[in-house]
Amino acid sequence: MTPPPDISESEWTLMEALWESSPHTASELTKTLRPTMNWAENTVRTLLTRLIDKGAIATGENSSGTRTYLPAVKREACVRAKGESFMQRIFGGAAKPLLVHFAQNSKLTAEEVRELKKILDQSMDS
Amino acid sequence: MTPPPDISESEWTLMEALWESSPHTASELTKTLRPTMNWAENTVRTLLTRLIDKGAIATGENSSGTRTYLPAVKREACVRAKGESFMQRIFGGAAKPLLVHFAQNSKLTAEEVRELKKILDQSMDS
DNA sequence: TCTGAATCACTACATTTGTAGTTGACTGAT
DNA sequence: ATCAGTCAACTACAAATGTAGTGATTCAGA
Repeated sequence: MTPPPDISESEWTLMEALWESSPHTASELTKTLRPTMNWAENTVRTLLTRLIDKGAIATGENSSGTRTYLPAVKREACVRAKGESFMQRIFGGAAKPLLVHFAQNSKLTAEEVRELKKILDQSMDS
Repeated sequence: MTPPPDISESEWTLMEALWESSPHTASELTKTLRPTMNWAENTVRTLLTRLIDKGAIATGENSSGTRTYLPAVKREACVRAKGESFMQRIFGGAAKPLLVHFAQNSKLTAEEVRELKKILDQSMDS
């Protein structure tokens, strides 16, 4: 696959909105994000345009002929890319130190610990 | 504590070098990083200056009166900050999904799994 | 049919980041 | 004392990012 494009922080906010529900028009997205970001509609449009340029989203039209936007890349792939890059930069690419770090710096419930252990078992070489 | 300053990607490379061994002069750092980054000495100097502005490093002098640089913030604190911000942006601030993600996307050895489980146990509320 | 609101396409502009170059002062080796 | 190599201070400059504003077009109502 083509590696997912580089998505900036603000852009990511929009992507999350679209991953959660799409397609949507620019004004719909603006309204959706208003509570959290309070962006001008033009800001949203600019970000959308940039995301199109990067190939992260695609466009369509709704019944009234207004342009709509939807993700062109899967969230999971983008998260993997971001995670990969983060792990690379901060932990020299090694998963264990990363996992140790977050395990130590988080307060987890017994239940969560149980689940995580199970997943760890499955993530072994074998 | 003052939260550690925002350290960019290139800057982080320098910080790592200093965290690993310091103090050092600009030219020493340049030489150290040459194999990996191949930066001009001026590039290193610019980054060092910016890091000083950000309060991430401090300066001293070596015996020959040349300026030396050393970290002013602890690596652990910076890693925590980066991790915190990453977890926030990508995983909505929740540790479990993050841990699940990296556990699933990494091939760990049985030994590593064992260690991680132990750490998980200790990271519980209790 | 004229008008105001919505939509688009462009343009704008300050910051941050990556990556140096230029210039002047200083210093140790002839 | 002089000259070459360091070092430090400043300046440079493009790309990416955050955050909009402006102007043209269009469409739905009064």
